[in-house]
Amino acid sequence: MPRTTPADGAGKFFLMDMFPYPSDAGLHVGHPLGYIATDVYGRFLRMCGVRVLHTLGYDAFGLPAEQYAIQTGTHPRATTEANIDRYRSQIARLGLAHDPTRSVATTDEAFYRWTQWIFLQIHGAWYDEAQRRARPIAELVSALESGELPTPDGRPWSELSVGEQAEVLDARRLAYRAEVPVNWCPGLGTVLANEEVTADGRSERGNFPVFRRELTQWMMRITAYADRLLDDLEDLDWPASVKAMQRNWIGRSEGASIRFAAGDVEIEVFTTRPDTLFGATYLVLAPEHPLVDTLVAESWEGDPPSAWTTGAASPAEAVAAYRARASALSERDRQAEARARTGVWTGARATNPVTGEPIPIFVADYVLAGYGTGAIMAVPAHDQRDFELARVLGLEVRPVVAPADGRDPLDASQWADAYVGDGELVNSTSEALGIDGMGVAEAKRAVTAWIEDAGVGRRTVTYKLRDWLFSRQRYWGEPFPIVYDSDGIAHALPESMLPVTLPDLDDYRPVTADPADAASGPEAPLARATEWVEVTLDLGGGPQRYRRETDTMPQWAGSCWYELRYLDPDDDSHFVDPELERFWMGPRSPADSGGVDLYVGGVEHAVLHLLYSRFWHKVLFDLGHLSSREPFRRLYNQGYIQAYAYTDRRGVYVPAAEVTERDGGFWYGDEPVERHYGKMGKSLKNGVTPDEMCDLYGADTLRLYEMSMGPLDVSRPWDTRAVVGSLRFLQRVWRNVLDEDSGEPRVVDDPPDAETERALHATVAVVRAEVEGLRFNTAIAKLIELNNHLTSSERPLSRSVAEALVLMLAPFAPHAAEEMWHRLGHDTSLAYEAFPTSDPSKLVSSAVTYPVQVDGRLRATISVPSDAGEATVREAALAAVERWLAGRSIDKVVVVPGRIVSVVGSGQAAEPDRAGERGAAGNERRSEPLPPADSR
RNA sequence: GGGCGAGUGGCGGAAUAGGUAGACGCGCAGGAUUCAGGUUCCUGUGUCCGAAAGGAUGUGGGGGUUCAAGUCCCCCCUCGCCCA
Repeated sequence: MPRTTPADGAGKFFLMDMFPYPSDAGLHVGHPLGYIATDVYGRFLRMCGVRVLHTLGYDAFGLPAEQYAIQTGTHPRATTEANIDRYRSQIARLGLAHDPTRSVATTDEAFYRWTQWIFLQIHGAWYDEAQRRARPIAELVSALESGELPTPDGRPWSELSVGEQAEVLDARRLAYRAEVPVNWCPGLGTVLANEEVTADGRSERGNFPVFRRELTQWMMRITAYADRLLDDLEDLDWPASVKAMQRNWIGRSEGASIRFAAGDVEIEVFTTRPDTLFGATYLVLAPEHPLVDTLVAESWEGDPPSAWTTGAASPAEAVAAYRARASALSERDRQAEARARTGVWTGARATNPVTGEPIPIFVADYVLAGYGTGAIMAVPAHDQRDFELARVLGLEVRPVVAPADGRDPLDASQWADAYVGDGELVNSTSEALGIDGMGVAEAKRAVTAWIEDAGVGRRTVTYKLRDWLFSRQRYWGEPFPIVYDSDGIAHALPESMLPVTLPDLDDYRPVTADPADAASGPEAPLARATEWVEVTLDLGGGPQRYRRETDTMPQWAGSCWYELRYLDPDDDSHFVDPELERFWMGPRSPADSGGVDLYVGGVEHAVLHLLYSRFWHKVLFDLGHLSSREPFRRLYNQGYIQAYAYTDRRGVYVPAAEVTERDGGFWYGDEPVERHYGKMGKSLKNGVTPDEMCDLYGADTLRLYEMSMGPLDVSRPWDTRAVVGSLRFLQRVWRNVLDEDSGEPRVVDDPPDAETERALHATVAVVRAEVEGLRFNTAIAKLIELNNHLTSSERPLSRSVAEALVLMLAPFAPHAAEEMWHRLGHDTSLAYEAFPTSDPSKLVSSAVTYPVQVDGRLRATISVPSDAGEATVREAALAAVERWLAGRSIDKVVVVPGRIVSVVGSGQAAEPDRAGERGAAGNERRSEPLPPADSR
């Protein structure tokens, strides 16, 4: 996974920021951090001769726009457009070189027409598992017609009714409707994707309660791509943490489903540890498992321990009581690790398929009905939760993997916990199978092969990833290009009927209910636009009445493909011209995924946006519309600028700009206030806008300050007081290059002295390397050092040095640099001037400085000719530290060429003095002669 | 609980194939210029002892490896993010 450098791209580079959602609050200084960084980088690349495409658009659909519009009583389009205008003017002041002709908004009809078109592509496609790719639905129809693929019930395709055919196709489409359990949020009046619901069952936005409901909704079959989304992460130059989050989110786990016979029924369990099948000493069903009623025995068999029966008279009674208790607990509570395990015997037994032994079947609440098959084989020796329950109930704990940590490998009676690590299989031989001696991985394969041969189970792969809920009961979103006929069959509109524009409504509010009303149901605002909803269309069979889909797409839709539209924003006939896509995003080698060269944005989009857009991109790739397999070749997460906020005695925020620091505390007027740290914004009264910074210091100062305050990927606090440092730097450069009063150049045509020339070339080398690595803070520090050197130099400034400095400054401070460039006598912009290059031969110095350590402590520094041999360096070093070695022999001298000399003396004399004799020893030393001055 | 990441002056941060810790900036102190002011200039500024020279000490805490550790190894503490 090579890092993309300008050279790889054959001189072209597609540079992108994550586009903003234009909120009514406008930008604060934290927002443009990433934009400034990409702008600096883009300007640098241009000066290196690279063709740069740098763009910024607006993610303008979605809930907040709608809610803001509702609050202010204006149409979302009006507020959205006003907000976009405000953003544009704020961004323009910063001198960002985004191409204005490519600034799209997801709410533009010309844009969402193609969002709808892509939806039709996805709707018109199915996933061919055999070929591992999406194919047009027409190819599925052909395969069904020809009998190449069987219909679900085996009848010939032609015998199916139109409705039945639609049903079969819909079951395979990548965009499909399904009755699914959804997260209904009455407080917001919409359903939410799983990802938009917090762990404690509330909406991420607004923090309202969320309820599970069964509803018919549009879904995206992203699970079909789970493996490719996982595997292709390998090829991406992304932060490891983001890749890890995506892997985690996809949550692939390989295992096996195994059927255990229990009387007349079979219980199917899912396990990720088939290797431990010999150690399965009981089964556990979720309390809600449908087979529980069937399995519950008439009466207790034998004389079971009271822990198994909970003292109930019959299994039915015990299970009923247990279920009642379990239903009162949330899923979260049931899985909590700290809880004491509970469980109750059903009175029934199943047969372990590999050992043939009867094992008891329990009901326990730590097994969830919704995960896997709702039943597990319990291996108490090697699963902590199973272990805990086994201890509570006095069940057998049979080790089958010999622990590598020293505990008794065959007797678990003294074990304190389950052993989940790797080891050699033991206790795992029966007439059917023997796997003793294998490792865990090998045993997994052996057992899986055996259960498949024996017909009692199969290898399975499960994912945490679920299909993507794509419907929202909202107004401000892309309408679906879908209509329903009188039979309720969904029809995709032909491309010629796009875009399906949003109708104007008098009342576009979602119908919200009491946030706590679980019995309420969603009602889409578009359903009120009856004239828009009820349409007569000719979809091929003559004009007919249809009803439009009234849900809209989620906010993620536009951001799933906007990078492509940047390439070809005005094209009426393609969502993107294939040639343009190939030019800017196409793979540059067979192993290259293709995609945007650098995508910069916040880590909060690590999973959702980046997973959804990868999914769409892959569908479009499969269908032959794209040459790149991935949308974003390289991803970089910038940090956040946060700010201090202050509360008074009542806990109310006071304007941070008016707080002063004195006497070790913070004061608002005469009132002491408490300091907090958090996001910048209105609610904490700590917002600082780029506009006010531009007014006070100018755009270049703001850019320079934001780039110099720390590494780009780290969050840091804003400090308005410190901004002045960047202004001072710019002023010093100006005064070095130009006369302060006349504005005329102060440069001479003489070449610089050797020291200045060396400083310049050293600076160029570092600045180039640091800018290429997006380490702008250290690049700027180097420029300041060079400028400070020039300031303190006695000699007049050489033109060549002045111009190089101005050119290196240009990406950071384009306005000031351009002005200086012109005043230095150039008629054309420096935007396309070559960035200075460093000549290594100019870096060599005639002398080199060595620090000299004695017993690990720095005692002197020496300066020797750079061509001095090691012996010379050694002699000079020893002479310089003679006083530290007086009366001692030398054990060892380490000379690291060009870096350091380290001397090790022998004997106790190495420790000059201890605390008690400090005075005397110190006095003695004072009388010693000092080392010669030139050795330091 | 698991995974990942991070702890360096009053503050933001430099420096890791191990090699002079604190580059650069803010703040602070002293001085210059100015009627005055600072969005000006110069000098100093980790801490402790010292008038200075110089010395001791110092990168969250404790051990270890090494001529040499912010950097590598072990244990611990704190914070952040993700997942349970």
